[in-house]
Amino acid sequence: MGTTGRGPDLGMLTGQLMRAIQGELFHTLAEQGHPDVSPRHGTVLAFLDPGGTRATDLSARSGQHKQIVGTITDELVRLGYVTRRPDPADRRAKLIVPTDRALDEVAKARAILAAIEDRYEQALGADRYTAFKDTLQQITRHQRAWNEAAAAARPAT
Amino acid sequence: MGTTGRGPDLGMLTGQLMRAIQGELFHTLAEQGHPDVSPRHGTVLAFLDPGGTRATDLSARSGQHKQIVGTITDELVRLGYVTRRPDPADRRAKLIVPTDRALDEVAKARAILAAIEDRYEQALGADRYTAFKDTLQQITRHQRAWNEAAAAARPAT
DNA sequence: AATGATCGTCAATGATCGTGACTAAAAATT
DNA sequence: AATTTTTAGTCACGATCATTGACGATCATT
Repeated sequence: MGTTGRGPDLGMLTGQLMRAIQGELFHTLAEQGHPDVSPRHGTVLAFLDPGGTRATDLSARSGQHKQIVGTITDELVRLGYVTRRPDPADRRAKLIVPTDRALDEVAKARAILAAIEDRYEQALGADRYTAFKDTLQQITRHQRAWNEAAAAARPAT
Repeated sequence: MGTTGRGPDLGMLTGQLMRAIQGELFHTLAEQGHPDVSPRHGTVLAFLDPGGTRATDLSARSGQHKQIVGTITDELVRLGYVTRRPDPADRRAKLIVPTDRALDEVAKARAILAAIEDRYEQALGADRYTAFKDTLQQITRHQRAWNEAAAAARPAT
């Protein structure tokens, strides 16, 4: 029983930090000319290749349903972030291609997130921050593996 | 600048870890006799005093709207986790009081989360894990403060 | 007693998510 | 070559969840 009574638990902390980072990211993006993108759009934008990606691939990468990818793509088309082009390699498929506006958004999002991390790297020192992020990555990997193992052990549908 | 190219960003990582922890928590809770509680119910259950709490306080503690607290409370009443009692100190207010079932759920949830943390404490060593969690807490605190400051700087409603 | 603030709820809306069914095209099988 | 099976994207529908405005009842303050 080591950690009992040591402040908020890991689930609470990660949830709070995620929401706070999301808050700064989208607030700053809005200030930088992208007021219409929401966390929801990340399902498409965050996994988009510069040359275009098929909806099925985006669905697999993001873990969301095809239906949702389609709806989000509709919205991003309307907002001028992506266009749909037929896939020359497969006439069933359509490539979802980022516009310059989307490339700008992605670049700015990366810069904002990098700036957040730089802030903590400077505040804590590179050593401490690197150790922190390495551990966070390691724990995340293990926890996701635990969940996959638990899901695999459950009765199949 | 600093962290570029070093794997997934902090927002992605915290989101993934939060979902993974939530997955184990509620999967295990279901196995331990609480199959009907969802993350959503945490808005009420996680902030409930043993002697009962008013909806407004739960709203303030959880950051959710009163309306949501009311809806979740309705559902928890139906599931047998809480009851509504008039607040003797204020005839407008009602105390949301946990039943034994809710107390059991909260205790089990705490134990599951503690077990998760113990797992990483053992895997990483107490020193590394303690340093990790301290840093996580510190970063979360700072990031939340950043967001509050940004929200305060925005034009008032 | 009167005024404004607070407590919990009702109602309506919008945003988001999930499921099943469908058409067209590709891939696999006979 | 013809047929079956699988895959890609979309349509339609319902379920869940968050947000907002309003309301009667009660409290606090003047």
